[in-house]
Amino acid sequence: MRVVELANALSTTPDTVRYYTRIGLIDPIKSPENGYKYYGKAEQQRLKFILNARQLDFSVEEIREILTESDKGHTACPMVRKIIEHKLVETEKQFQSALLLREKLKQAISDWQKKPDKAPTGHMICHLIDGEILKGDNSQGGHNE
Amino acid sequence: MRVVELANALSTTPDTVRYYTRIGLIDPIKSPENGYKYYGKAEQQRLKFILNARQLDFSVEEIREILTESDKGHTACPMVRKIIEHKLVETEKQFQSALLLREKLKQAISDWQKKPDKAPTGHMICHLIDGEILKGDNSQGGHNE
DNA sequence: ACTTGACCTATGTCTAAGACATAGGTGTAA
DNA sequence: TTACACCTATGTCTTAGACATAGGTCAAGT
Repeated sequence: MRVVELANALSTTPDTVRYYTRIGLIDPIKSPENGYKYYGKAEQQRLKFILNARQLDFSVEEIREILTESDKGHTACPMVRKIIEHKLVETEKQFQSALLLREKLKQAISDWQKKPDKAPTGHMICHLIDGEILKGDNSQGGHNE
Repeated sequence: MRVVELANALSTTPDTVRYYTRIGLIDPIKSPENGYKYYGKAEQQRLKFILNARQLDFSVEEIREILTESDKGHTACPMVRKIIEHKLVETEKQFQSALLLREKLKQAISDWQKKPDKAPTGHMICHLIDGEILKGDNSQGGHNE
């Protein structure tokens, strides 16, 4: 199959397939006649793995390492596990960040309902942001000149 | 004050201050003698606003629009509100994505506890990922060649 | 006076994972 | 034959800075 067919078969874009091909994750057969790249079952399987891994938020470089290991005939499972566990920790952090951000945004909105609009007063641009929404994680109380 | 002082005062990096200066968000006075840029109270206030907005995950371009409006003497509040509300929606989505990803990762880990490592079998790279962890959001059941 | 070291300047490159554009070649159906 | 849909390689763009380079400036210590 050719790029577009493969992309359609696995519900992705031709550009994505070309990208993976470009960086050497997939290695299709190149027709000597027209220079076209043809993908077979093996490549499709491989692409499917890559897409799955991407859904688990594996980076392309991580995927490359896994595939390299696998291509050498070794189990990639231990490596995969390590990455998964690490990623779980990261996800937890992002999760907390999202929570915190949500709180700040809601706080800002709730503040706004109490206060009217104001034109910039020279020392304030918008009280919704200039205000004391963001306490506790930045120590921006300066003194100087 | 000079770059480093300002950066320290607001707990950010000199590179960040230079960046904002470079793209025209802050406009310090440039000494004609040595070419150094000097930041005053107004610039500090402005930078503080920018940093606050960044903490609320406003993009630099969004911040630029807000400041432009504010510089014209108009209230930026309605614009800020719109952005905040939109951002809240986005955050909610990211939030759900993080939740889903966490589920998938946990599922993968729990699967792995049941199954042993396997060397790649030619049609499978790592069952932790090749497996049926990712159902429901990709229709990768292909047919072809 | 000289040197060191910390600072400054402008500019350019790098990051992730593709998306999009460009320019030209190919394949097929009307 | 002419469209049109596809292909190729290559290059640029995206974010928000971080980091590097090359050279100029300034204060303190010797």
